[in-house]
Amino acid sequence: MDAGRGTAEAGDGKGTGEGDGGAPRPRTYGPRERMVFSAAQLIRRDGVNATGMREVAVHAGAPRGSLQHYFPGGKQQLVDEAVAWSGRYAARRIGRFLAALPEPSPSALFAAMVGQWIREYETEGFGAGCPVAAATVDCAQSAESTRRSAAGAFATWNAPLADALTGFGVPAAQAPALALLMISTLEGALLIARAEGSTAPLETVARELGPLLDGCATGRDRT
Amino acid sequence: MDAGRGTAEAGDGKGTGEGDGGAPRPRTYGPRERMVFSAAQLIRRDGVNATGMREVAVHAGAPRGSLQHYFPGGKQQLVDEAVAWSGRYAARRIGRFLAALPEPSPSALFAAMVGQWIREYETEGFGAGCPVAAATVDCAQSAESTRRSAAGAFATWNAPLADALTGFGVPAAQAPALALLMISTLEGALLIARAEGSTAPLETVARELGPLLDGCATGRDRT
DNA sequence: TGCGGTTTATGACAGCGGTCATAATACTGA
DNA sequence: TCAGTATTATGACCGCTGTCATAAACCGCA
Repeated sequence: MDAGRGTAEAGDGKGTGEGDGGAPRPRTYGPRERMVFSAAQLIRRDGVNATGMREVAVHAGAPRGSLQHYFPGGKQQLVDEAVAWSGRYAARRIGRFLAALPEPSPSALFAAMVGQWIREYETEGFGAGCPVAAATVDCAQSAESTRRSAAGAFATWNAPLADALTGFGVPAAQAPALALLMISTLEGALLIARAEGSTAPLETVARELGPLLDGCATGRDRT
Repeated sequence: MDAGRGTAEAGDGKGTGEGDGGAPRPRTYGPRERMVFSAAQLIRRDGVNATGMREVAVHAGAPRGSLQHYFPGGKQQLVDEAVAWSGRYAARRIGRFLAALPEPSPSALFAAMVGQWIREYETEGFGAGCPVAAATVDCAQSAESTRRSAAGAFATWNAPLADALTGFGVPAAQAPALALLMISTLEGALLIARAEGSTAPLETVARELGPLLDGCATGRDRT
């Protein structure tokens, strides 16, 4: 899922430790948005409970006083919004993957999704995982609203994926299930890759699951 | 994966004394073991950072003073051992599933693994997930030893699964990869199921991935 | 210029976290 | 019985957390 990073649209961001004043901070985003963005970044690195509000403000280059102003619901609101934002981000990225596929197929799309993570891990290390997964692990039991937010994020992520699969010839009735399978497998492989500090699990699941996915696309309906 | 249930005295049965009709006399575990066990339970429920040492002692019915005595390495040591224990537990359970399969096949084994979670969620609610996943999310970045412990747990879990797959006719070269795919998918579906508060994701991945796994067992190729 | 709102600044607080220091107790073995 | 170790019992400490209360600064607008 990723919380987005650098690139053209996110601008500022990473490097929590080095909050140095080196890079000019494009003010294209307001403090509120930056705090949500930073929260997602920190959550996916350290988990929800290890991410402090003050830390979020610092990371976002936002004044601490803005926290209670923009998020009167406290930390829970901030976390919920960060999770929802991450879901939207992942969904948007599906569209971008789709547009960039040389030849459309379920396995190619899955490879693109996994490949994005492989590239991130190779270039930036295994410091961060999926923020929605982190929020689920940390809050599913303790914060009902966050749990719901995570469920919404997964659904938001699933929808465009399922649409893409139907476009590949997967029966409409099966597409959402297959999309869920892809997301599940990616999330799990992400976890294991982070634990092992290796991209091998990601590469493995892409290699193993990809052909099986394609089998569903050409199975009976596609012509 | 699961960390067993009930309070500290439950143990995990380990086959003896539970089904053999003898007196069920719960074998009593020492405070140390109970604390590791309780730590796993609490971690999988609230995550690592939200689980306090004092809380672990209380849950285990163990004296607080024993914490620093048995775990001079502090919380990190306790967490590491809880994670390692969980890995061993999951591995042991593969053997039990295998022995109980009516007709051996990859899909049946996967269904058993998933089914265990479905049953737990149906009877005890969605309060808890996989402790190894929780530890990975919370500690992969901050605690190197815990990250390694989680990697070890996944490996410990993978080994008997891969062995079982080769027993089902999966080529030995592919078995570990397929085992990884199964674990990844299960972990991811677990996450989503918890977020949604529904067992549907678990049922879905079992239904979708199962047949694909069997396709690999029939001596079919993988290129 | 003054006013009303949005936004930011600061400080305090109450609580809990892990960890340490120290002492008391229980138990084993001679 | 006693010595010595293993275990348990407390209490304190310091740092950090989320949250609140309050006031200052800012800014568009008359």
